[in-house]
Amino acid sequence: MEEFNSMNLRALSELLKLSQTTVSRALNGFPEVSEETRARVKAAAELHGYRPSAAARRLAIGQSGTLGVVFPRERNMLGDLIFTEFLGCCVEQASDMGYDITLAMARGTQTEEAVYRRAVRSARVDAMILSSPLIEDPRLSLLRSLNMPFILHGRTRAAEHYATLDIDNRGAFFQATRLLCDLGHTSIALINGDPSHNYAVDRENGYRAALKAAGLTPPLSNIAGGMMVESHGETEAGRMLALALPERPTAFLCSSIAQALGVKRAVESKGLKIGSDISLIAHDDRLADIRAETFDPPLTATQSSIGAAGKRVVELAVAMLREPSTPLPSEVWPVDLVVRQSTGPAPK
Amino acid sequence: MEEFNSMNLRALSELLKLSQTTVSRALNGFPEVSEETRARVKAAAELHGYRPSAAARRLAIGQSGTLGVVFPRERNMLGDLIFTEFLGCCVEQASDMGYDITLAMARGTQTEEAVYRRAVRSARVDAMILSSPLIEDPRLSLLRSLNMPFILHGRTRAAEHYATLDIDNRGAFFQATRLLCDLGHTSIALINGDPSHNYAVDRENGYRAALKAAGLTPPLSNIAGGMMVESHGETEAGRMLALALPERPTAFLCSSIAQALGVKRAVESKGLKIGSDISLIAHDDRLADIRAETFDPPLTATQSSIGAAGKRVVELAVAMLREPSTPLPSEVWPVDLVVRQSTGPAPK
DNA sequence: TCTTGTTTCCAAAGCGCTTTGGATATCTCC
DNA sequence: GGAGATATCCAAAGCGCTTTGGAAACAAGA
Repeated sequence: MEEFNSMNLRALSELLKLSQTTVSRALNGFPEVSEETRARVKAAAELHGYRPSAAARRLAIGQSGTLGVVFPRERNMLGDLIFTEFLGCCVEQASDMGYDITLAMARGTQTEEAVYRRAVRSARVDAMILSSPLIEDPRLSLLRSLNMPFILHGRTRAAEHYATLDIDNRGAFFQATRLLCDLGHTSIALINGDPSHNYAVDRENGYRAALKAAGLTPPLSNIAGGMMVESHGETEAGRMLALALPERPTAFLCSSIAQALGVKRAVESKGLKIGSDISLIAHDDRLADIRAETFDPPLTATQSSIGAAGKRVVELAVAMLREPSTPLPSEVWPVDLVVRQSTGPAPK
Repeated sequence: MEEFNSMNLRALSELLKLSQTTVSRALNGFPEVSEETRARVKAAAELHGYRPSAAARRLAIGQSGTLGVVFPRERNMLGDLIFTEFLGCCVEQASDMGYDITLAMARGTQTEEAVYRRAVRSARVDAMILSSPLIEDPRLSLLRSLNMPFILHGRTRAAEHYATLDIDNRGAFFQATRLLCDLGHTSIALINGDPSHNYAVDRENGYRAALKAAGLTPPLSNIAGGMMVESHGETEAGRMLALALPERPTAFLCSSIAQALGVKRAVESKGLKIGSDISLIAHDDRLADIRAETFDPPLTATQSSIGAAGKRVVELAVAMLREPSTPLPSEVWPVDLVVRQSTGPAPK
């Protein structure tokens, strides 16, 4: 019951009649110790339930063994859901790699800065994970100036080099828009996410580029940026469907399945049918509870697992810490366009 | 740039020509140091940006200064949203109190147990925060047997004594049901949360008790347990509204506003009106994005801020750690029933 | 036998903080 | 002026781990 308290390195080494050095090295896989001794040490450690004290290890090694994840400042409905999935997978991967995840709250820039400073100064975290950056996110230069390693899930306009993992939002929405153009749609609406975030800008750029390539120019009324929620999709789609014919969209491109649900509602309330009258594509973050496959009709989607990204971000962060000399990682994942039944040729 | 590394207690004390002891005591508010010295020390600490090393402090003091929050095993849509609010407020409060929050992943009992053991053995967290317990939650006795202090947001059937903060779910739903009875409703439906969780059981008990007090017995068809999502509310309400008259409900009681949204949809799709034809009450967790006040019509609700609960849980956890000898805290918050326009007398 | 190298292990010095057990100076009261 | 109380400060011993700089034992080549 109490043994885990008293069973420290010294006690274990005395028990084994070895020095603390040897025991430590045996457990941490150093080559200077014979395999025989190592096995003996490991067996004893297991037997007595020895677990090194995290605090002592941290003090000695100068690293905290924890990653900080910045809790997003604005939180809204299903946008939250995506973050939760991301966070959950970060925690899972971190746990597998022997790291802890602590949350840094971000409310307002001043307090946010104070949080970072505190974390850095007292060495509470070894690296930070940021997600969903703004177009020009001040947090990057702040962390840089504080000498805090960080990795960004997403990208910004910043010229400086930083560690990042992002999906190819532009390419995804380019592909999706091109598909709709190829199907003969000439009025394609974009229901986007928050336009102050970079991913939304990238998506819009991809959308515009594909339209331009097809010789089309989207009317302003066909682009709506806002929250990743059903109601936003519903009101915006409702508004657009009330437009006169040349501008009235025959296809919708959504930044999330939640928005697509709203679009579907608006479409059906007009007596129209998704897949024939109206084509619909959404970005699919592969959340367990909102699936493109079980959408009615099954939803054509650009898909990329946000959970996989969370895991990878942790992997990269840990790799950065272990090999500080290697260049900062920078990955951009391609996004699959999966065609299902929610898209079809433009109605005549 | 680098100063935060070198500015440790010793450097600061040399700078001030004081001993480390005095500096430490001055900063930590011990009475043995004169106010004059304390002011001087604090000023210097501020000036040089001194922040004590968390690792060193943890090692010396034997506490990690972090609380673990157990990430719930099952995660679904808006249930998640509630947890996120809870978590966010935990982080906020913990930050204010100088504590960190780390997340413990909970997937399956075995791995969960391993997570706890690891956390306990290596003293990574000082206490755990559990939320949304099952009716008989095995985690309690597990943490107890590991000697890990914990506090539960919610309650279970367990006889043992443990630290807990809960809202009066039973009382809330008793009140709400009684109001509906007083308004003359005789068929009142309950759209509940996940029945394996204790809060759902408490709510159902309150509902049943109020019905019984009014001389009513709910037909089985009028009770539905499930997820805290709109679609669940919609399908269950739709099913119930299709029943024959004596059983067909004239009032609905929901466990979340999200469910109420679904009920509203089902009600309106039958051409009925909330507030006159059908009365509706929901539990309101006071989330920023889903508000009872802006519901259409404004929603009569049993309300209790889940965020406030998160903050308080952290306060209690810290208090437990600071005063281990005081009896375990156990708070049950009353829940307000706020009457708005979604309830009215039963139609004749 | 002496050197050199290899393997295996160890003593001891930190890491930066808290805390114990005094030491020194200052006040108070007879 | 001395005894006792009080206020103020300090030296040093940990906390439990990692890591440096050898040492001891043994084998092999000169």
